[in-house]
Amino acid sequence: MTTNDAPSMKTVAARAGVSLGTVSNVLNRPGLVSEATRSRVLAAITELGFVRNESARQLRGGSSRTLAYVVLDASNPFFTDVANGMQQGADAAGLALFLCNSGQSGERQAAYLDLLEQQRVEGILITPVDAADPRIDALAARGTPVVLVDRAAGPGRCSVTVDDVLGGDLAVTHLLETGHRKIAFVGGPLPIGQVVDRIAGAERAIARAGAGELTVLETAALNVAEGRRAGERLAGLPAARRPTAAFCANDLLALGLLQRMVGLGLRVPGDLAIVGYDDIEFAKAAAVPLTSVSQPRQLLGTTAAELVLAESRDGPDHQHRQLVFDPELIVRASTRLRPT
Amino acid sequence: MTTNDAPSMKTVAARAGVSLGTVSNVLNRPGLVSEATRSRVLAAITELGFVRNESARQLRGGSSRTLAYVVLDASNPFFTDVANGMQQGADAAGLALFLCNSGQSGERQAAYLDLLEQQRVEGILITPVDAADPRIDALAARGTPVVLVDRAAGPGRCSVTVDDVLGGDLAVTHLLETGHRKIAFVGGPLPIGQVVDRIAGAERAIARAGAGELTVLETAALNVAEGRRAGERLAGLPAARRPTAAFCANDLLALGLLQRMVGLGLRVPGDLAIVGYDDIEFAKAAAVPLTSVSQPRQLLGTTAAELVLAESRDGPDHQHRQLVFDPELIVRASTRLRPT
DNA sequence: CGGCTCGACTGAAAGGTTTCAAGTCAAACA
DNA sequence: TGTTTGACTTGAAACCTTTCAGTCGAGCCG
Repeated sequence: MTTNDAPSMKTVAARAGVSLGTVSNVLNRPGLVSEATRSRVLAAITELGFVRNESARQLRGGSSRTLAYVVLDASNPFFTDVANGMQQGADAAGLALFLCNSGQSGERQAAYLDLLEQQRVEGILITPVDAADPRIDALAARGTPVVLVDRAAGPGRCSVTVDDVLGGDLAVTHLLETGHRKIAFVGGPLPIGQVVDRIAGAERAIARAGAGELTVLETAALNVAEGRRAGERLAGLPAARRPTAAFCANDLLALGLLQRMVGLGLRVPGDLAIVGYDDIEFAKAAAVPLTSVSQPRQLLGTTAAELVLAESRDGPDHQHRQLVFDPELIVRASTRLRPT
Repeated sequence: MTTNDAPSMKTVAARAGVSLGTVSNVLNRPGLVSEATRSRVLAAITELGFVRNESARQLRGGSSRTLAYVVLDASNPFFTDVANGMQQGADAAGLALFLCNSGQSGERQAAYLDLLEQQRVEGILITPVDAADPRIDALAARGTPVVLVDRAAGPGRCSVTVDDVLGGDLAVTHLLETGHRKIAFVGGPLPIGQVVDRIAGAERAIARAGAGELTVLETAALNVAEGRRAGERLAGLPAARRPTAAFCANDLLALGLLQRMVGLGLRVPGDLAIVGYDDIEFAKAAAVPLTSVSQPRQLLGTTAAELVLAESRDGPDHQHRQLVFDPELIVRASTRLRPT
């Protein structure tokens, strides 16, 4: 059905009766070529179905006009929103963005990093499986611009993050202001940096208010099922000892908790007020719309793209920056005293 | 801080005191090289921080060991699950998978397709903005393997889809069996092929049962907000004329509908039973867990990957296949007569 | 009319890898 | 001792594009 060996510029040149250099000029500096020749070459190109060989081009020319985001979990709405922000940044700079899903696998992440470096991508954005991975430093030391996303970097690397301590503070301050004193924190496992910071923020709020009491309910993961289990644990407590509010480390936990509370006949927020984290699309679509701490996801992405482009532009004497954004509390029915 | 001009195999060869060919052999056919030489070369490689130039390699060698999925909307959980399936298929074949998010933009899709073809990717998987796009045919005619995902292809192209007529049939048959007669279909806009097919399936079920009645409630989009609006329209009807069940074209609509019903004080499934479509993660996490038509998303992905690899292997005399999978009904509380 | 400028085009080098025919050399063999 | 074998290694071609110093001819000025 089709010729399978792709025609090259040589073929095109022969067909149009010009030299190789002229074909290149038609493609790259059309102004230098006379009208007649140009149209003859263009005709040859379409007739032959010629497609530029990007490898050869890059080999000669140097850079690839391509960015890549190695993302921890492409199924997580948080990261897809971040990626959308990057897409905008890349578009604005005329670069293409490839998404590479490590899916929490260190092995896959390593394979992607190797490939991307070999392809000489213009820059790599990454939410790493392990922020301390020495491969990332090695990569950067060899000259590929790298920006950490949603993970803090040391002084030798650019990063964009959101202030999780502040997020925890906002959530708990809001609960204290709406009259709650016995507050549960639902989240885990504890080694996760984000979780630790959000707890620290919660405690800071309590200390500042000089009132309130925080119980930590550790979970094994940050998903809906664990939220449901936490709901059972809370509902099982005698009403007198039960917290009147829960601050969940992410919205998935909060949704699971909410579902189980409703299922067990408790009222939200009447019997338990709930605050989530991330403000995912489904937080506002829940049966009781969820109060949640929102992170500037798009902004995170566009900023990361800008940083990596700057690093690519500046070369080795780039000033690394660690940017921290502020989260924002979105109040909805799950913490309103009188839900409509 | 770092040397910025990447060392090449030539540099490595000089450093190790061997010829270029030997360095290549160390990299590609280590068995041919003596132990002593090999370790000397490997040492030079690490000392210099040498990284293979994939462009040069590909220029000489031909193919790129890379697959790409041009996805319609990376924020949609349905597609990310499909992409996960592809990832598995690609891993199994030792290929890397790049995700390219067109985000419903024909322009961006075109840009990605051009770039991927120029990069000589091994194959392209695509859920296109417009299935009839002539660019896709042109691309394929020039020799890049292409598989359509979740969009049916004609005989000249491979595709993987799910039987939406069957899905509609399953949903409505279930509603009929649980005693419902007045059923609303919520979905739109009507031009969308998937929506049309699901309605057709619903009508087929009614025709076969010889009972029941379907009202189509057209929506402007397939999102949560439209689901809420549909809820208002349904709740506004006098109880006698109001359908007792709703079949929604996707889960987002169903969740919006559910949320509004609960908000307006109606019981689900008591006053209105609800069936969604896609069985996204959040369908089972809803306050009333949602009955939904589940599609084999992972399988769709792995199969698509296999097809594109087969096409790449077979070359021009590849037999194109259009695979259709069956959906499955997942029954949960939103249609159970006595919810727990 | 000689010398110039200018526009249009050419030819060859360069870029980093893979591949393969050809070369080297020591050990084994006759 | 001369030959063969086999294990290693080498050198150069090929892949396709971009770039740049030139070439060529036409038109212009003096």
